[in-house]
Amino acid sequence: MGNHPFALVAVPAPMPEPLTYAVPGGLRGRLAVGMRVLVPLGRRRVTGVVVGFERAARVAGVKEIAEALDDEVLLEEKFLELCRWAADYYVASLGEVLAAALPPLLRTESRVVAAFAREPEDLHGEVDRQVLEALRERGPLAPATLSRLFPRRGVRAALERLAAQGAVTVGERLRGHMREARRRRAAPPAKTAGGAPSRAPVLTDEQREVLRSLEGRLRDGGFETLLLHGVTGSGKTEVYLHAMETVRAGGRQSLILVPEIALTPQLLDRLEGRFPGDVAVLHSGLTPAERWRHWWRIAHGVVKVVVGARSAVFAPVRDLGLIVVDEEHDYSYKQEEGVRYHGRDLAVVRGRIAGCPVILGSATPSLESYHNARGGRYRLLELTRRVQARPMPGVDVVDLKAGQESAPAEGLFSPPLLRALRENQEQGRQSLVFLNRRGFASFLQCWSCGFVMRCPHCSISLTYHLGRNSTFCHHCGYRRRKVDACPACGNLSLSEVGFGTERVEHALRRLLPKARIGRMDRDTTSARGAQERIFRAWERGDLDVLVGTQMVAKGHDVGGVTLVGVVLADSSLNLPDFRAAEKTFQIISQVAGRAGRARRPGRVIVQTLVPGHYCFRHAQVHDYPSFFAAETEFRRELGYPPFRHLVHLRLDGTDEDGVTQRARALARDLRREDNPHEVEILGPAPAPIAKLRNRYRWQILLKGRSRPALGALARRAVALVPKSRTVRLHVDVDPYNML
DNA sequence: AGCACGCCGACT
DNA sequence: GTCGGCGTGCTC
Repeated sequence: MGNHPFALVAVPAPMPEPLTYAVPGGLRGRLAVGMRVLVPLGRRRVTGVVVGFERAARVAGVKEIAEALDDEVLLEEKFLELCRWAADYYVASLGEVLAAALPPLLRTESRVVAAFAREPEDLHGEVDRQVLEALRERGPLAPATLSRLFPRRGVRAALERLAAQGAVTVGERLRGHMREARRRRAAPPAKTAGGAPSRAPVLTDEQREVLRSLEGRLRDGGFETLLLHGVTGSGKTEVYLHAMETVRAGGRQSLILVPEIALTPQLLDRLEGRFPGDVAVLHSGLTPAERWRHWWRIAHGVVKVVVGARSAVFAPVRDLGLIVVDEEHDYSYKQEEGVRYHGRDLAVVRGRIAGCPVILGSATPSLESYHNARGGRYRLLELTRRVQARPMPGVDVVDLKAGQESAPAEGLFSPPLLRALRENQEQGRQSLVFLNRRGFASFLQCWSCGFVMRCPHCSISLTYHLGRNSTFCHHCGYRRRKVDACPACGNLSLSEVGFGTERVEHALRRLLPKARIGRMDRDTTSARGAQERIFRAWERGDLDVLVGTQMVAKGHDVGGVTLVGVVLADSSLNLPDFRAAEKTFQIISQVAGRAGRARRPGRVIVQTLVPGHYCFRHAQVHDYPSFFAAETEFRRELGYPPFRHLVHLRLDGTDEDGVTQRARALARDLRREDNPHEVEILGPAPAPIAKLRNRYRWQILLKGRSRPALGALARRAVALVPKSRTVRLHVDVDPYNML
């Protein structure tokens, strides 16, 4: 195949199809699908990936491949198959998927810069002199940079004059710091610390049973999706580790995906302990060089275990024997920018392509996965009891409605929760207090005129943060210092409405003056290493109470925790989202799962205004199947997933009228399309967040039973919206966040 | 995405 | 009157 005169190359640009390049004579027979090449694109050169060959070019004016960047196949055919599948399913181009899958490998390798060449014969004026001086002193610079350096001085004309007499050159220049040749020869890193593997704990009967039923599949391979439904504390991780050991014994590699937030030192320690020197970690914090090192080790089979968040589903594992998706229900598996893929769903596809089993694990499976298990597409494995016969925590639901209880202390803590927090502290045990919102007050409102402080860039109210004496937009980051007078009427009557974790922390300091209280949310963990610091303090028992958002609900196992308080479960239940009940059930179950993981039994107190809601009834008795049944009923009636599928189309742009008109025209045009499979076209309507970062947003929702029909209609939408930067269309297949 | 080209408001 | 802002279109 490598002998054809033309190659199809996927390039890092949102082009619908790969581009055709001529294969120079010297490369004939040395090039194969899955190798990287350096190719000219416009006035630049970029890294592309060979994805096919052709006997004849179908377009005129093809250019030649400049250089081969690999001498063996980097991306095997099965990898490209996964990417093609993703491109098709998520309505994107192969180049876009590759850009999302391999950030450091597929990139722009040159840019246009101006550079000093030689002394000029004469200088036309002061600007010419300054530009030349800058280029001589600071080295080659992009024309745009020079314009910023000397605003309104006529840099463009100066460069033209200087170039005409040969004093400067304007042209492409390779990125200096990351020459491909160097990167290709990057030495394989030394193995990480080896040592004897740590011993596995004794398995429970249930764990043994699950592993026994998996054994044949793990040993002999073959695609199958297994849904491991195990209550919190039932030892799912231990099942993964054993399964991975079996796979390693067979000489193959395992890939384990975890939610971003769960990439904690705790899990990594455990993996490294069991597979010393054999673990590669892929996460967003790696530098390009580090990432490349890990890639190299993975692609060459040096490591047997790969762990990472969402994008690790694209790790270049060659000989896949097992894929594990831990906490498969977690929303952080959904990529919300660029190609909006779902890591768990791609993991299943990857397993099918690789011919290996895929284990999806969760205490609260997504409705989609459990539905698939019920329908026989996945095999259901269950762990119904906690390890060491620990009891499940008792869950009390407290009705916050007026008259049900005496007034909550500080407006936040009902008497039962406050009593429990005090008792727990007196007994020297740890309490976790969970609330889904950060900040001190949800918004500031004028008591005289009703004015609400809002973000000037988004259609969102500003959240008040006491510690920073400012109000913030939680969507774009806009900050405004706290003002005392109402900006509208001037009265000193701004009041703090609603509450978040910061207020909870303050209230607790007053209510439990002797307790050592910590807080873990995006505000307290933004500094590097801060999250680990808080977590370690918590783990050591240096904190009596930890207040936090979702962050505290996942992945941390601390034995001393015996009480979990959910301050207001309604904050997730009332989101404008058909998954609100599912999300609430999940978060309550997960956060409850933090309690009583050691000897002491745990207790959970959930505060809500709607205690009768079915998600509390079932969460209270840890009954996932009943929750599933109730939620399924609701989804079926309203025609939501898993019974029908969704594609979310969002248009956004700076010109409100332009976006509105484009959205209306698109909906109208889509309704004129052939629609034999009865895809419903809902909208257009302004998005729930109608403006974000100064861009106005409208949306159309496609709903239907036939995925191919939905995909086809979404592709029509892409074709119908003119390529423009003023109004952009984003396609989200299987959306999670439709705000 | 990055770059070039081309048409309108703020300054030499 | 230019300069450069940014909207538009193209890249094998």
